[in-house]
Amino acid sequence: MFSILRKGTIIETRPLARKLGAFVALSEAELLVLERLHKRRRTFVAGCDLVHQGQADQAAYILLSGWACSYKLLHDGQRQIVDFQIPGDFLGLRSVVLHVSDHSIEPITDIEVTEVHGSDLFEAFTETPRLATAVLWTASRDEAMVVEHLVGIGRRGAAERMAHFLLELGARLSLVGMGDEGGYDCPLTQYLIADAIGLSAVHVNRVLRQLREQGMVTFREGHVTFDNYDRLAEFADFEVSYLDQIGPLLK
Amino acid sequence: MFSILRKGTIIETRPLARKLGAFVALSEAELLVLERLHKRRRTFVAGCDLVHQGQADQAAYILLSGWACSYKLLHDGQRQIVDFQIPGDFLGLRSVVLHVSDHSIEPITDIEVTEVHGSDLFEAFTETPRLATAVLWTASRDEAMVVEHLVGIGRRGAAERMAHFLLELGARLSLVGMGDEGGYDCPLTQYLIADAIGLSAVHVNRVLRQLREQGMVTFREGHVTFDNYDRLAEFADFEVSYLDQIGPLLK
DNA sequence: GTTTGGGACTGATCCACATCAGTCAGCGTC
DNA sequence: GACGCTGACTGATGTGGATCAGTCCCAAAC
Repeated sequence: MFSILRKGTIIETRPLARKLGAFVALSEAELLVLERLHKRRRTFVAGCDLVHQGQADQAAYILLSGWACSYKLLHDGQRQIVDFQIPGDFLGLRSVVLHVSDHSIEPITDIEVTEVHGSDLFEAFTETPRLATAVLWTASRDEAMVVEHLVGIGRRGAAERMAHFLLELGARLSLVGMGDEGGYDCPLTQYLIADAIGLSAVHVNRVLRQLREQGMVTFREGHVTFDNYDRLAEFADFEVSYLDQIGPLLK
Repeated sequence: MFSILRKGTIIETRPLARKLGAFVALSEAELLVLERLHKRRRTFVAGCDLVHQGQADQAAYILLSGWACSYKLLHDGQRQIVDFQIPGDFLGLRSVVLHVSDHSIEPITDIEVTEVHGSDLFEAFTETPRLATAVLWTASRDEAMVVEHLVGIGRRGAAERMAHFLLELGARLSLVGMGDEGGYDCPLTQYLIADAIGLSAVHVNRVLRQLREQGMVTFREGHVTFDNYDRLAEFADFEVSYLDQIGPLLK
């Protein structure tokens, strides 16, 4: 269950613990509390929603494998994808804290999760307040991503937005060892990307072609290849600082 | 310092305590810890930034009076206002948790705040974990607003977006007693609104005229008047549930 | 072995909103 | 009383991206 890393530090192998550990150096006792949260392992199949908009007192989940997305539906049937989730991310944390879900969550691939009940989470905070700080950190990081997303949709053109989107996803995947500056595997369809960055699927296609023809990125057959990472990052005005928190910042 | 409300419940008079109290019923001891956070009272003049994008280890503030906004600048000089803050809101909470500010904060009017140091906040969490839960709740509520904002910019037309924006602001102000279904005072210029909802100032003007001519809202001389609240809410597809958490939900 | 369906991709057309280039009223200032 | 500034407001023109209406390819279904 645990693996020993350098200098005797005990680091839990689960992706969430790894992520939280980047912010607070969690003690063995705290890791045990965290471990106890991983109660029930469940799997969901692609396309079948875990959480529905408006649902009350839903459990949260920690994503172990696969991709998911959180989205909101408008009354006219349009949808806006708020964010994609990759392994190590919380699903529906906000739903638990606010006691009602303001969004839906759909698995994009088949996924594995562990279920976390709200009550267990709040109890864990009482036992180990530093865990609360760590979870607040995750929530803040998620918020920072949503804010960046907002800026993109509000102020960037379609191509810059796409470039930024692909870069951010790459940076997040790199943090969990699922990608690097060369590229990454990506199960998203052009329709999903369209719903995420506020374009039509048709235009997503055109923009992807444009970026490809300019030799910056290629997205083809489920794989993103950075043909010229630096030029792309320059083009997109991409700033990683809000993502790559490295090393425990709170002793 | 404290005021006694019905049934002997002690409710702190400060707006933050009132907001947090809506989520967790805070004990007297917890309120005292919260009170100790209000260390230094400061004032800032309109237009002079409190926090700059990129600044490290900034303090957070709790807004006591006046209006502020948090925004991000793009390299090409455009800006996107992420949110407006009204009394009772945190300023720069995310900056403290993430140890670096990903956005700037500007007072729109002269403002009064109290400064909160990150270390004090984290200490307070250790002393009273329920306070941590409460702060996580505030952060989640802010995130929900940003998400709603994202959906608006991504998927709603200019008029719906404007209508939704004015309604949300109204709902938030109502919660702190600064507005009702009839309207509210609002110190925002059309330029500020434009930067917030991702339009040009010119178009903001046109959309406001349109909404006025349709008898839904009037925004004139620093005052928003809801001429027909229900029709406006219907038009904007406005859903308050993510804002109006009423009564302590966590015992 | 034909059908069905989903995803990538394209050209033509349309329109919502941006941009440009102003006017006008109010207000502080020297 | 002229000057400058800021915010509200407007008409003309331009454009980025949506929408419509398809094609092509491939894999699964029957």
